[in-house]
Amino acid sequence: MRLSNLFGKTLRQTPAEAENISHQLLLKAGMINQLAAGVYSYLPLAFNVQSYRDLPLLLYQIQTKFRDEPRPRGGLMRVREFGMKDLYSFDANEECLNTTYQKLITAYKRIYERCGLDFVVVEADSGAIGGKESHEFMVLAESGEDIILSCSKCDYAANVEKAESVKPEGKTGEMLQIEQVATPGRVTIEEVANFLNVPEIQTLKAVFYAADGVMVFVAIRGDIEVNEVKLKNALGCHELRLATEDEVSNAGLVAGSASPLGLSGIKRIGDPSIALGANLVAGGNKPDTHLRNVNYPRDFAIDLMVDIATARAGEGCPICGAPLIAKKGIEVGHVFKLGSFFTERMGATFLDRDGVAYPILMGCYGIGIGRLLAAAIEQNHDEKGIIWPIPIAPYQVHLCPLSSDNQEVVTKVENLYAELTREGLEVIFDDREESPGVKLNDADLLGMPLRVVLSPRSLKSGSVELKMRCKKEAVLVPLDGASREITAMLPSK
RNA sequence: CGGGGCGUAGCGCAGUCCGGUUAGCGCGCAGCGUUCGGGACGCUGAGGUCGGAGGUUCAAAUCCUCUCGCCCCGACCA
Repeated sequence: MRLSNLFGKTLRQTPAEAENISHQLLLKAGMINQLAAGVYSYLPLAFNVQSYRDLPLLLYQIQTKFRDEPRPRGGLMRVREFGMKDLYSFDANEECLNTTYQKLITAYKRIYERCGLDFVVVEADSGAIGGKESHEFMVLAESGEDIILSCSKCDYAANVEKAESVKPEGKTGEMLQIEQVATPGRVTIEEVANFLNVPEIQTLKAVFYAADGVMVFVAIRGDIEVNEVKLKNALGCHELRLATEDEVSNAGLVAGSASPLGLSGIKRIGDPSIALGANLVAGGNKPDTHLRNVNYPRDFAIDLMVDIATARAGEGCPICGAPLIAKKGIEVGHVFKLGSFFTERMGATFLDRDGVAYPILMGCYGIGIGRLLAAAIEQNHDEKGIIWPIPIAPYQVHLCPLSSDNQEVVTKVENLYAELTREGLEVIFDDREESPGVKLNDADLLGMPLRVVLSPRSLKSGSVELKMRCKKEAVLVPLDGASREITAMLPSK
């Protein structure tokens, strides 16, 4: 550790508030900071930063978060209280923040690699706190609750909440005159498309939302689903939900046959897909009635055109156009460029070279520890049990004597246990009086990287048996010098 | 918060519909003996507010009302 990287700052004078020597020295050494009477933080506050010369600054914490998750599920996957390692970065300008952000993405990637995880870094929605850029670390697993779209050619990858795509174009051609058609009882896009014998891509979907209680009209091509995260961001609202039937009819609209034509007094949002194709089928704003040959912008106007489409597998990558692929992932880390979102509000500034105060630019970087553990097991197991990746295994070695009433086995395994421990290895020793089947099955279940079996059978040849949990075969090595072999099989942590 | 399922011995369950001996079974646990390289066997034994409260009844694990908890699906989710 370099002192220049250490966050604490020593004081030149002894603070007058301190009476006893430990208090004085702790304060003076910069190890504690008083928050209130009888309340101390173990390091000074981040917002004591005064000079650009103290930046960049990185602070991390590992602590329990209580979030009272509304939907706990899946064991450690989704819990109400969880351990989180997070880090906050403080930079003087955009360029430095970018550098810090990239460095931390690299560092986090290394963490997940060492955990033995198959993961991808994806572009993510930055959520309620905003922020310019955000990435998630996704462990690929069928049990994952997030959908990832990644390019089959280039390295574009994004959470479906954020993902963009190139949509297929509908039929184009000369714009025809609007025709009214009867569509008795047909309400959904699927029903209308089937009834009129047109593909869904040739239809226009109208959806109504309540955004912080205000009605919003959304127009999107019929084959595409609205991405509510994108819509929420576009509207800048806190609460977004589908409008209720009453809200729709009170606004003078006809659910199932709603149309952007002739709308007024309501905010209209359009997805660019409505311009990809000509002569669409849209609602007629009368029950059981639709319109053919509706064209944007010839026939209706909107107030805001913005991408609010849900991307799907098979659509084009926004970078290179190659088809996108969908996978499921478990979010085990999330990083954000917060910028000055918090620091402006809290007056956390620094003085630049010219003595002018600017808000510090922040980043935040979190890893869910329990979920990481669960994700590691989702990916590393077989029908017998866990297969711990070495760096996160609770113990490196599972020492397993068979025949615990055999005096020779007992003596030699105790010696081996002592020796391995002395070598600095982490050893779990199965000293229970259990049958071989029970012990071996438990060894597979617990899944420590290396299993060491000592038995009358192996002792006949003066050997112990070594088996990596991730491999099928075991090897016999001489008991003498076994600890060297064992150490050699385990890359140091 | 909505929809579904489940709470009976440490664990896994049967019994509940149709109320009626002392609430069973498997695993585990304790003791003794045999066994000992892939979840051994025999004998003996311990272990229960049937999630909780109220009600109906001569009688409630079982019927009714309320309530708590857990699991799954959906809403939600730095």
